[in-house]
Amino acid sequence: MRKSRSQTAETRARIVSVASRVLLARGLDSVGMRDVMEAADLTAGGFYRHFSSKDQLIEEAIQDAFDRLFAMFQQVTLGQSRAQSLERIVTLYLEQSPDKSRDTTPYLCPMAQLGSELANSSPAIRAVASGGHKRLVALIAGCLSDLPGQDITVRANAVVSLLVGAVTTAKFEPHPRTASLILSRAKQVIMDLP
Amino acid sequence: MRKSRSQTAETRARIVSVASRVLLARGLDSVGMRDVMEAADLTAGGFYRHFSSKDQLIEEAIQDAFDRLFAMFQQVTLGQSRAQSLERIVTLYLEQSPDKSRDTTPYLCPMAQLGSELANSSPAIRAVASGGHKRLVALIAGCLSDLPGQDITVRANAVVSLLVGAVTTAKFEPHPRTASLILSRAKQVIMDLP
DNA sequence: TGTACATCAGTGAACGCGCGTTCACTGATGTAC
DNA sequence: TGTACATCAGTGAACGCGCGTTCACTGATGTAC
Repeated sequence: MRKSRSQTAETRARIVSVASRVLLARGLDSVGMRDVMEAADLTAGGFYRHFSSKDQLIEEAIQDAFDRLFAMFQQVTLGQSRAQSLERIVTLYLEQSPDKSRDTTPYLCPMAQLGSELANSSPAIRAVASGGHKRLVALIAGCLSDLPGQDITVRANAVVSLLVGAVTTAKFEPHPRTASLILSRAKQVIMDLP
Repeated sequence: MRKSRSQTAETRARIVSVASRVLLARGLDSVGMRDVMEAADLTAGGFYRHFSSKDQLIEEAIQDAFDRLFAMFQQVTLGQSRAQSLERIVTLYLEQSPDKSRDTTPYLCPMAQLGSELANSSPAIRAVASGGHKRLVALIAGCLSDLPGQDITVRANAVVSLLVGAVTTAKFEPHPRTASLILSRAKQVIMDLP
């Protein structure tokens, strides 16, 4: 049953990629190793040939999700002005939505999807989340114009909080119309910021 | 062992109150029935004399947390102007912080503390969360001034998202200085909103 | 008001279940000569 | 280059554990006469 080096690497990457989608869409505690491995067309036992624990997988899955998120941002802002970039990033961020049945979800932000679960996780996981947060603040800051008396970092920080909070609250809202109002109002206020 | 009517009612209320603090501070999945009952000086089996399931307890615990949160807001805004009320509500909200060792936490917002876990919960739980969200938006809206061309509801919605997002992201941030910067920047932007 | 009985709040052991993880095993891949 | 052996990716059953929930039991409280 032994696989070649390249197949082994491909399998490992596939587990991380699948885990990233499933864990973000359904939550860290609700998803078991068997779920992840099955979704990657493997059986439970094989997991520990690649990772030392579930926590290590979560760590890499979250990093992977951030990387996919920022790749989307880069793709969508290529050759755009700062104002246009901000508008596209905000729109894309607010459109993230997990597909719980199939694993089709292209991108999800760990902060918005896992929010509260991150705070109760291991230091390594929190460090990855913190890194992603910092990266998003920096990306947003680069899109803001330099106004006198208006610190860019302060506004960038608030924009990220607003984005995370809007997606978080829209996610539990039972009424779809209300949920999408939360998102559109967040966008409206961000685009009107001084 | 049977208890009097009033003692029974007191026990039930104590379970909800204790559960509200423990569940919000440590997360819905991380806290077991034994944890809750032990914290209420009871043993596991007695739980089902008062509630039909863990989900029902969670539902009431979240409602209780919202009620405590709004009681704090009312207390702190008594006789204040709208602008002063907004400042106090925002400050109080951003200062919420779970005490994971003891159950001393006076108030915690379910949206910020449980965020992502709410989305994967039962419809009844999501309905309670949605009600709390609506209530907070209305409270904030009442503190905003009526500017031309600036819809109050839009701004109130964004303020709530900003508050929830700021507390959510500050919670997983490993570096305390960074965490408190996230909170103070959120406050700064809210108070400067048009 | 006093007595006899039914009720039921709370106990603590037990149940079944799914979890993360381990392990003996298989057989294709990698390595050494 | 061909052969013999060691390695190890992946399987699937099994492990121990803690979970939510159930249950027989106890004894004080509530009810009926």
